[in-house]
Amino acid sequence: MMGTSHTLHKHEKLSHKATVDAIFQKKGKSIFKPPLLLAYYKTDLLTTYPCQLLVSVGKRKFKLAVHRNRIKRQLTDIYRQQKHRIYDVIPPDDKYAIGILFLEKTTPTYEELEQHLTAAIDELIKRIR
RNA sequence: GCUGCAAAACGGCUUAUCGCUGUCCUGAUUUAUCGGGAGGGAGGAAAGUCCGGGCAACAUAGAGUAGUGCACCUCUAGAAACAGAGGGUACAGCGGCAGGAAUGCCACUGUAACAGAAAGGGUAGCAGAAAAUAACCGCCUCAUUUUUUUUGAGGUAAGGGUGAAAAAGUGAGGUAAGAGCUCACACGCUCGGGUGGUAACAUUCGUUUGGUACAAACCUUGCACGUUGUAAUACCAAGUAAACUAUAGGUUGAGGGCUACUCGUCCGACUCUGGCUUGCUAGAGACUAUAGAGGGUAGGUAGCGUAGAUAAAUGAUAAGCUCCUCACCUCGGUGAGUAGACAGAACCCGGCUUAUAGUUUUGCAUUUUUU
Repeated sequence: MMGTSHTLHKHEKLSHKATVDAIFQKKGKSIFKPPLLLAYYKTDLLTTYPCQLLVSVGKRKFKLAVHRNRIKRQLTDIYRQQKHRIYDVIPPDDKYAIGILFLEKTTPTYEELEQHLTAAIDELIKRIR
């Protein structure tokens, strides 16, 4: 079962422009856990995976690409280690697009990110059920 | 040894676990997915995009014009350049020397878009009479007036005042008063020569002449230059119509080339094509009617690399080692923190500029200690 794998395949990343717009503009719902905003949207996706992920750190919050890249990498890594919890919950026929935004201006530690993202994922699981 | 300056080099490493992105090999099958293995995977600036080149497309296009860039000299490397090194000139600053002073000379540092203002026009705020064909005050002559005064006509750029700048300085002659009006000596400019230097230039002699400043304003001179950038561009797929397919209709002869001429033959009337105009050639599209097919979105491959994608990989965690920082005492250990700065490739290469904790080496300078 691929859900138990800790790998993060290329097809698990969200790259479809219209879907990205849909998450953040109209139909998407969001969970706000202070530095993080987790938005999700139930839709059809051209993938065999239950979810596709988008991570974003605003250019206005962090001016340097180095800092943005680091936060995005850390968030992606945390999601990778916890995604099986979401996959277990989602019904077989449903697909979800997930977007994670980082909204603070100060550089976080790995522990803080892990704590908040875990809480957000818990909330998401609760809502899906 | 400390500190400062300049130049150059470096800009953590190892292991484990879990991951990411290309490449190669390989095993399954549902043929586009899942596995296995090997090996590669950010910088000195990857940044700014300030220059140059490769590469690509635009018609490999002539002439003219517009436009753009560069502008002291020599050498070096280079494909080339706003590259590097050394030098010259001008200006500014600090210091030293000479001098009563003005100022001159010397050394160092910095700055310079460093050809032309004697081709032309233009501009020069405020102040001032006047800012480039100078007359406000002053000085002088003449007329008016009895005289002083006043008024008028003229001469005068020596003096005053204004200003960033007021028309070649000093002395003598000269004059009604003055003036390069004349002369001498300095200054500068033009032209020509001598000496030194590869040269810019320096110095010197003769000659001509007297010119406010401004050219990163117009302009002039010399030299060079096509334009657009990888979001270029090519191919495939797709295609909403001025596109495609099928059928029917429609095909002129102004003019021109070849030629001594005729015959002949070829091009050919409109529109479009790399800033503008124009000559020439080349390329593209003729036109009309009817019918058919085609629909709401998906891109892919090449370009493209012994890192390399297309929401864009190069990461996370743990342990250790050194580097560094802090504390303690012994002057070398112990303990703690632990990689600490600037910063992340998107076509490639060279130069420049900017950011940068810390370490090492070399040179110079100052200061201290010892011999």
